[in-house]
Amino acid sequence: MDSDQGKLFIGGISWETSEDKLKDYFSNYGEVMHTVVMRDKITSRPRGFGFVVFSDPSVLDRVLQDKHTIDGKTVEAKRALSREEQQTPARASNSNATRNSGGGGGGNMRTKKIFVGGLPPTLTEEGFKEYFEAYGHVTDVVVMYDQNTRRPRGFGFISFDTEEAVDRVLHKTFHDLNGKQVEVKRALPKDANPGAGGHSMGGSGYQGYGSSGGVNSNSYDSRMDSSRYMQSQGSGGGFPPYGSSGYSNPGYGYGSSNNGMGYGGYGSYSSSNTGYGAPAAVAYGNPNAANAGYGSGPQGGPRSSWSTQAPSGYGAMGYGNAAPWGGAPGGNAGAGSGGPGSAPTGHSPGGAAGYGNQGYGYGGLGNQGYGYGGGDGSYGSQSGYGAGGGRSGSASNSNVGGAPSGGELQGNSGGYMGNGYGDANGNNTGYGNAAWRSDGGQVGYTGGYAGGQARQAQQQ
DNA sequence: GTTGAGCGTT
Repeated sequence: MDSDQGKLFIGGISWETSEDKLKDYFSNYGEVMHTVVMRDKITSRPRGFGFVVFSDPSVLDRVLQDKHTIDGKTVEAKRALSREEQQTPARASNSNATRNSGGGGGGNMRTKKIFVGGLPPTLTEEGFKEYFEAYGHVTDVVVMYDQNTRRPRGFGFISFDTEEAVDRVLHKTFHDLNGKQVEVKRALPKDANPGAGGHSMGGSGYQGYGSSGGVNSNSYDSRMDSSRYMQSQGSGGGFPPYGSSGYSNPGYGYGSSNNGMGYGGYGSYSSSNTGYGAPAAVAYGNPNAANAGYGSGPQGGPRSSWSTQAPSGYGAMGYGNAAPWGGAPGGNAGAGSGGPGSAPTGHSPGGAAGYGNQGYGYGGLGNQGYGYGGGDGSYGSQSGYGAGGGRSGSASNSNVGGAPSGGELQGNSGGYMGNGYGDANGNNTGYGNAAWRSDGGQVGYTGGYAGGQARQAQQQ
C-alpha cells in the first residue's frame, strides 16, 4: 500500500522508548508522520518494537543505512513488511513490492466508505465531515460510540460518492485533523460478502458483523475476531471468504477417531487438538472414509488483515453437504469435500452459513446416524450440542443434555468412545463429556457434522 | 523481549 511506503519497522527498542522518542529521533531524517510502539494488549508492556512512518518514503534509504541507538539500545530499522511479504520471505524488497490496491482484484468489492481510526474523543461528526469534504462529496459520516457507555470508540466511517474521492483520501494514510492524526483505510465491506449466494442468516443470535452476510458469520461464541481474517477487502483475493468457521470456542475437542472422522473440536477446528486437516484449507474429506479431515479453522490464517488485508487463510471448512448428517439415518452422509483447498468442489462457498444456526447433527456413521441436535446455533457457546442418542440433529433441542440413549450409541457404533455431548453448562449429559472437553478429547467419534441446510443448496 | 490494531449505524 502506498501508505506503507514510508514505513519502517523498528525492532529491538528499549521498553523505555516511547512514540515521542521515536519521533524525535527519526525526525532527524525527515518528516515523521507517525510512530507507534507496540504493546502487549493486556499488560501494556512494550513489546520491543514499533513503527515509524515518514511522509517521504525516499528518506528510508538513508535511515536504513545508518545505525541507530535510542535510549541506549541499538535498534534495528527495516522496511515494514506487509503481511503478504512476511509470508514470502524471498523478496527483492524494493519499494512497492506488494501493493494491494488496484491490483488483481479489479476492485470488485470495494466500498466507497473509509474506515477512520485513531479519532480523538473530542472529534465530532461535523468536524470529521468538514475535513473530508475537501476530498469530495461526503455522503455519510459515522462516528462510533460504545453502545453502553456512549464513549467514543475512536473510529468512524466516512463515505463518498465517488471512488476518486476515496482514492484521494487514501492516498495518504494519516490525516491531520486539526492537529490530531487519524488513520484512514478503506472500510471493510460489512455485508457484501462475495461467495455464497446471499443466503441470509437472520443473524438473530449473533453479535457482530458476521451475521449479515451469511457467510461470514460464524462465530459461535462471542468473539467475532475470526471473521476479520476472512475479510477480503477487495483485492488480491482469490476467493471470497468462505465460511470461515470461527469456531472459536476452545475446549471441546473431539479427537480423531479410529474409523471415522473426528471432529476438530469446536474451538479450533484444526488448531488445537486433533489435527484435522491442515491449517488452512482442507475441508472435509469424505466422510465415508476413515479419518476424514475436517477443515481447519481460520486460526492458522493471518493475524490481521488490517493493513494488508491479505485474505489468506480461508477458513475453509467448507463442509460438504452437510445435511445428510444431521441425523439422517444412514449415517454416512456423504459429505463432500467442500472446502476450498480440498477438493473437487473447490471453491464452493462453503462457508459456514447455515451452520451455526441450524443445529448440527452429528450423524453416526454407523447405521443409525444419531444426530446430536445442535440447538440454537450457539455452537461455541454453550449448549449447542445436545447430546444425544437418537436425536437426529434436530434443531429444536437446544440443550439436550443427556444422552438418552447413550448405551445405544455405544453399542452400535463400536467406535465411539464417548457419546453424548453434553451441553456446556454441564447439565447432565449422560456421559462424561466434561472430561474430554478438558483434555482435548481423544475420543473418537465417528460421526459427521451435519451442517445447515444452506450448504446444500449451495452445493448445487 | 524484533512485524500492530481499530471496522457500523440508520
